[in-house]
Parts: sequence; C-alpha cells; structure tokens
Amino acid sequence: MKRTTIKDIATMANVSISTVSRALKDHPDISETLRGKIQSLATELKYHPNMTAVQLRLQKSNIIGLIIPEANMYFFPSMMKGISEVIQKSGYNLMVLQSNDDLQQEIKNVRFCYDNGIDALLMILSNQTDKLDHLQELKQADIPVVLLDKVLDNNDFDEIVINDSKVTQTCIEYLAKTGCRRILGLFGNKKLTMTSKRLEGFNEFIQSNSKLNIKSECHFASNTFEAWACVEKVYHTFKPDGIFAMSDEIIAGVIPALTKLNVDIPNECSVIGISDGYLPKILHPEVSYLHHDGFNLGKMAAHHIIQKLKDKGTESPHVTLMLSTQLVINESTKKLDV
Amino acid sequence: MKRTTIKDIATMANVSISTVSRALKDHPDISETLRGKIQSLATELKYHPNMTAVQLRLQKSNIIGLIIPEANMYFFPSMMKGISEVIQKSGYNLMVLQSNDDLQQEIKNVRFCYDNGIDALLMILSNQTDKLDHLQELKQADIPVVLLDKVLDNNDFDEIVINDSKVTQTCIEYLAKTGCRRILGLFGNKKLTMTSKRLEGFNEFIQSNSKLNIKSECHFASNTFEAWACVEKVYHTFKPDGIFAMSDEIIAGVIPALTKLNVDIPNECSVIGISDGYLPKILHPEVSYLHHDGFNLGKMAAHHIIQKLKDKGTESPHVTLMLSTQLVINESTKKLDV
DNA sequence: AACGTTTTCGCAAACGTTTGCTGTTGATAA
DNA sequence: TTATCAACAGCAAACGTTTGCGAAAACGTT
Repeated sequence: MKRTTIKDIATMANVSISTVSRALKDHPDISETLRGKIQSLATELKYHPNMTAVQLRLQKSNIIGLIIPEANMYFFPSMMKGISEVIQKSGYNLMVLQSNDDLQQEIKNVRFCYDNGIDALLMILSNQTDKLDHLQELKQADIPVVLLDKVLDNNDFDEIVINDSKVTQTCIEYLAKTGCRRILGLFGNKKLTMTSKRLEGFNEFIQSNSKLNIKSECHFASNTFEAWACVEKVYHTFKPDGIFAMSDEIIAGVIPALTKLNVDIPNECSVIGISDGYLPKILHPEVSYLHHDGFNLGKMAAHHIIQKLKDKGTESPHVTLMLSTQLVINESTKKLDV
Repeated sequence: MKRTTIKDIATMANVSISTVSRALKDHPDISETLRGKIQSLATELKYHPNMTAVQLRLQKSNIIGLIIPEANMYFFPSMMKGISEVIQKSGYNLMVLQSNDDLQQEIKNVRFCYDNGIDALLMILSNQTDKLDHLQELKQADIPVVLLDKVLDNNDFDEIVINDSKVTQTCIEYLAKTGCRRILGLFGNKKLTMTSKRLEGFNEFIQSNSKLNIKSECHFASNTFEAWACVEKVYHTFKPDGIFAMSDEIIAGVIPALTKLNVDIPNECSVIGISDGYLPKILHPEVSYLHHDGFNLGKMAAHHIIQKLKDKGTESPHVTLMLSTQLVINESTKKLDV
C-alpha cells in the first residue's frame, strides 16, 4: 500500500499542497476551519511526513550519529543509555554504527553519516585510528563532532574524557597506602592514547614516590583472556602484592586468574581497577575501582553536542571536558587505616 | 563549505546534470573520454552523492533498522556483532535504535524507521510490548520485518528464536541426571513470552518425570540484583541442590549470592543456566550453560532479512527459524557418570 | 463608491538525484 | 544524394516536502 502524501490530502481536500503543508503545521495563514478539516483528514489517512523529503528540503535531519568500535559488554551499554536518554529528550534521534575496531569500516561509517545528512557526530575512535583525516570533511561542513573517551593528542575536535593519568595515580596511590610494594600494572591495547596516559600515570606515581621503593611491572593485554593468561604467567615470577587493571575487560581476566591460582584477595594480593562499576559487583571478591562513569560520560557528551548544535555558526575553539570520578573501595583491597 | 553536487561538476565540465550522473555510474551512453574527465573531476572535487536525494528519488535507502530494548551487557553485544557483520558485507547499513524497554519509545522508533525510509527492520521487542499494531504499517508497505529472540504468540511476522521450552528441559534434565532433586528455577520478567516458555519447559520436565520425585520452586527477578536478593532469601528455606538460571542476567546474580552464602558449588548446589557463553567463563566456579548463541542468532537474522529483501514482492507465509543450541558443561555442575 | 487592509490560499521554485525520452551529430549504406 | 543508424548528450519530470511571493476575496473605512 502506498504511503499517503501531502499531495493525496490536497487532492482529497481540494486545496493545494502548500495549503496542506501549512495547515498541518498550524501556519496562521490557514483559516481555523480549513486547518481542522485538513488535520482530521491527515490523521484519518494516517499521514506521516516523509522525512527523507523533509531532510532534503530543509537540509537538516535531526539525526545525531554515534560511531563506536563495538558494543562490548562493559562500557558501552551504560554510555549509550546516557547518550540516548539526553538525545531523545532533545527531540533528536540517535543512529548508532559500529566500526568493529576497523579503521576502514570507521571511515565508511563516517562517510555514511555525512552522506546521509546527520546533524552531528559522536564518536569513539577505533583502536586502529591514529589520525583524523576522515573527519575533516565534517569539520569543513560545520558539522559538530565530539570525541568520547578515547582521543588522540593534538587533535582539534571537542573531546570528553577522564583524566587518565590522574585516576590511575589515584588507584596506585591507594594500593601504596594500604601497603602494596610490588605492583603489577595490566593495561589494554598499547596503541591507544588512553593506555599510554594510564601507563604514564602509573609510572609517574612510582617514580615521584621513589622513597616508597615500589617495585612494578607492566603488561599489555588486548582482551579479557589475554589478561587472564598474563596473570597466570607473571604471578609466580613477579609475586605482586597489588594489581592494577586499567579497565573492566582486564579486571574480568584478573579475578578469575587469581582465583584459579588460589590467591587470597586482598591478603596476598590486592586488586584495583578502573571500571564502570557493574562488573566489580558480581565478581568475588567485590572489586575496588575508580568509577569511570559511562552513563554520565554519555550524558555529558550528548548535552555538549546538542549545545554545539544550538551554537552553530558561532566560531569557538575546541574544548576538552573532563569527567569527574570517584574511588569506590570494596573487598578486593585492604582498608585504609583511619 | 558547501558540499559539491552533481550540478557543480556539470557546470565545471560544461555538460548537463544528466550526463554527469550517467558518467559517474559508467552508463554506456557517455563516451569513454568524457566519462574519464567527469570522473576525475568528481574525485578531485571530492564528490559524494547526497544519499538523502538518492533515497528520495529511488525510494530505497539501503538502510536496515535494528530496534533493541537496551544495549545490556550480555546478549546484545555479540548479537549486534553478528548482525552488523552480515549486513555490512551485503552492502547495507545498519541503524540501531534503543527502546529502553519502553513501548512508547519503541513505537516512536518504528515510526522513525518508517518515516526515514529504512528498507527492512530487525527487532527485539521490549518487555512491555504485547501486541504488534505498530508494525502493521510496515507490513502493509511491504517492508520486511524479522523479530529476534523475544516474540509473541500468534503474530504473523518472521521470527528467529531458540526452542525455549526444550533448552530449559535440557538444562533441568542435566541437573536431574547428576542427582539434583530440589531444583530452584530463577526466571526473568514474567511478562515475556520467553520467560513463560522457559517456565513451561521447566515444569514440563518435572511433571513428565514425576517418578524422579523432584521438588521445585520457581521465582522471578527482573534483573541481576533482584535475582541475587531472591537467592539470598530463598536458599535457606528451600535448600535447593540445583539452580537453573534462565539468562546471563540471572546467572550474574546467582553466583555471587551463593558465594556470599558460602555455598559449595557444585557439591552443595549445582548451577546451570542459559547463556551467551562469555559470563560463565569469568565467574567462579565456571558455570555450565546451554549456549544461546547471540552471534549466530544475529547472523541468521541478518541473512534471513537480506534474503527477504531479495525476494520482495513474492508473497510468502511467515516463518519461524529455530537456532540450534548446545550444552556446555563446566565446574558449576557435577559431571555425568559415563 | 473607492480605496486600504487583512485574511486566505495557490504558484512555483528549490533541495540533489535518476532516467525516459528526444534531439543532434556524424558516419555508413543504399 | 538521401535514408538509416549508432553514438552521444540534454530536457524535463519525478521523488515529497517547504516557503517566498503574489493574488484574490472579504472586510472595513471614509
């Protein structure tokens, strides 16, 4: 069955299509009576505007794109929830695309967004992405872009992040304060700026607190099971009394590994991580973590990009928004003496 | 900067718009030389067709919509991966929308998809959805719709599911075979067809094996922490020697609850569930599960809908595709005597 | 009765494509 | 020379909207 168009209504009501168009959006040019007649006719015929046509005419889609590497289980669900909540409230629609951590796919996705007339783009870079050429076109077309979470140095796009270095230091500091002196750092994909920032924080704390004489060792794992394997391999050689896991994915490998090794957490070895907060609750023992709040990150990002959409036209320098964080202490670490 | 259009190219090349259009898609009407000239001009000007316009003209978007309740951590990531893999390979694009388990939002999403000219729709119903009126318009417009995983009885849409009743029976059967005689069933949202099907299977096994004299008790929890609380409350009164958890979300509550209660799994109490397979690996002890494979479900659904897209026009009755499943036995249950 | 205002509505262009049809070349065959 | 034909390219309509402008009708004012 063909979709009813404005033209159908015009024919039936014996008026021009412009009159119908105006009547449907309560334009004062159209008399009360005619307006009513046309509107009831429209609902009767179940008329809904063809957004493709509207988009073409208005050069505006009300769609905000979101490109993510993959919908993994930890961070994205809560972040997407935050984003979509805000976006929907603002009358926009969210269109989610996945790059599967593949740069070529990411480029295609950006292309797709641009060619389909999205109004703005939220983006989490893939692991492979190390420059942002594919975003220049959007920039030139004055389409707002906001990068979340993973970012690159020296880019000129708005970004919203946590202070990776600082939060890592906070974690290590906690371990140190509770007596850990042999700390194993487990990190994710080496190529990510996020990883190097967190690694930086890790090393910085150790170095600037050299009086504590902390021994440390760092390793990289690109997923849960690599992290697991890594702990199994390293534990007996390095004998850590504290482990820092830079993400949920890593935490999910560390805990089972230690459990299998029959390590007493936290008495033999403390564990702390950076996490969105869900996973730590269902693991045993409950893991201490620096709360990297995906839900709020999403909300902030969405708010920010909608603001940019409103301010469109006014030139503004790019900004970096920093999300506040919080340390949550559970059973996987010793308590601080108060 | 304005986007370059076909018209810009036409002006520069001193030919008509139609010639450019044809040249760009290698139409034989355009001479070799002119074609080359236009094509290089196009790449030089970084021309990319405005898909909105193409869509309007061709009445086809190459976009497949996917509406999900929410991007929770367990099932959706792998499913989405399966879907997007297949869809991208077929030259389509996937547009993901979330209903947040809210029927009104789901209706809006369907509306949005329809109004924006998607070619087909994949859909996981929200918990609230109990009829499919909002999909009728798509059906009438001959837009393929495939329902995944959660379905309703007596609908006339294509669906792809697992045999909920049977897989549940398989789980309970395993518990029974390994000696469990007091089985606690933990289920999700009561209103879901999925839940009642699985509950049905549960009860059916118990009843049709009455000679085994199995005592059972069933409870409902709509999320991980409700499940957790439920186990805490029920465990000491009912004293189960086997627990069936109907989903990852439930499993994630059951294991920590038992751990806190100091229950020895599986010696005091076995645990088995229906799962996508990731979570069981990182819990301790590793959980036995009936593999409900999200990745494959996604792939199947995507293949099916693309096939429907190809077969468009040819009338066909609605089908129900059944995903094959597999039992994976880990440490959380006793082994079968061989 | 003549004129000015307001109300009410339609014409047509525009958004960027695609494509059926037509028209113009130049070459070939009769 | 003329008819035929292929090769090449443009015109214009169409997809479904929105909206500036102009015009007709209705009304009020002198």
